[in-house]
Amino acid sequence: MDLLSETSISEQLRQAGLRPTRQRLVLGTLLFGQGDRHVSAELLHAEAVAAGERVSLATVYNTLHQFKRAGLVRELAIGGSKTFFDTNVSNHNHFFIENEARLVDIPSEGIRVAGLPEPPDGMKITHVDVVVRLSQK
Amino acid sequence: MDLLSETSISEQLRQAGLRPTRQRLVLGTLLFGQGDRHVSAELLHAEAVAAGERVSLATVYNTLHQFKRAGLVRELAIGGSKTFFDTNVSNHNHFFIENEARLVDIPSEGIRVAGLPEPPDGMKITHVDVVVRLSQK
DNA sequence: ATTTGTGCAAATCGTTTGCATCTGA
DNA sequence: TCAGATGCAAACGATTTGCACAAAT
Repeated sequence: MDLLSETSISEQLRQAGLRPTRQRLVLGTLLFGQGDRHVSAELLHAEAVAAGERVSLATVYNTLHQFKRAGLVRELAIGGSKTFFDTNVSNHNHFFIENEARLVDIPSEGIRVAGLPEPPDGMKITHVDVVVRLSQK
Repeated sequence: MDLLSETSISEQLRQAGLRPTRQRLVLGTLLFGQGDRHVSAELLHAEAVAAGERVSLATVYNTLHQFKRAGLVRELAIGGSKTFFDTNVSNHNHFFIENEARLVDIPSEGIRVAGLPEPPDGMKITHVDVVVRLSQK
């Protein structure tokens, strides 16, 4: 576990009003210590356990939702049965690899959507998601 | 229940290799008798029961998946917890009304996606889904 | 008669929650 | 000290499945 990144994660948590507990630091380090990631709660829990840390799955779920509220991660409800959390909070879209239920970023410059219709009366657009579904050629 | 449409649905089922049973006809009529629809299994089951028909929820699920295999409906795993089935099988996209977990079609002419990147090695694009998420203004 | 479909209840899967216990400021 | 966090197990909602019974060709 990298002390330097734990220190900065500790800061981020503090600023988000979250106490930097041992398990939040562990999960934060796994999430933010290696560039952009797409993780399910299950996967993140498995990684923590594999790293020899004691964290319950319930805490992983709670923590991911707290991180989401704090704007540290984005939740992706893209299909498949599991929910993914994306450590890249900026505007971008995704490849979804169907037979692996895995996500890959598409850089934001890539895609442009033209011809969006007016939303129905009294509604506003909160987000436009583009998912490019892929399968083996 | 409309005899004429039941007859044609009966034909469609036969051609798809599905026996036109009572419950398939009921569900088919509810699905295809009123233009394009987005239904969850739960909703469709409720409609069948409300129409005085005896169908189990398990059969609704089974039937929707059979219809999907037959190309009569498309499955939409767009987020939220439930899966929707769309009776409009042609190419089009969706508004997703977040606080109602409801879907509305966007006509296919509406949206154009430009700048799609190359899929990774050995993969091909099966589908591009655009979901425009809406909330109350 | 044989194959296929159906209903029910139990099983599964991902996720959430209640609550007693622990921990960090 | 003591609000806030954690772990566990039970609760949950959506979906699937196993199997005895019923219906279609």
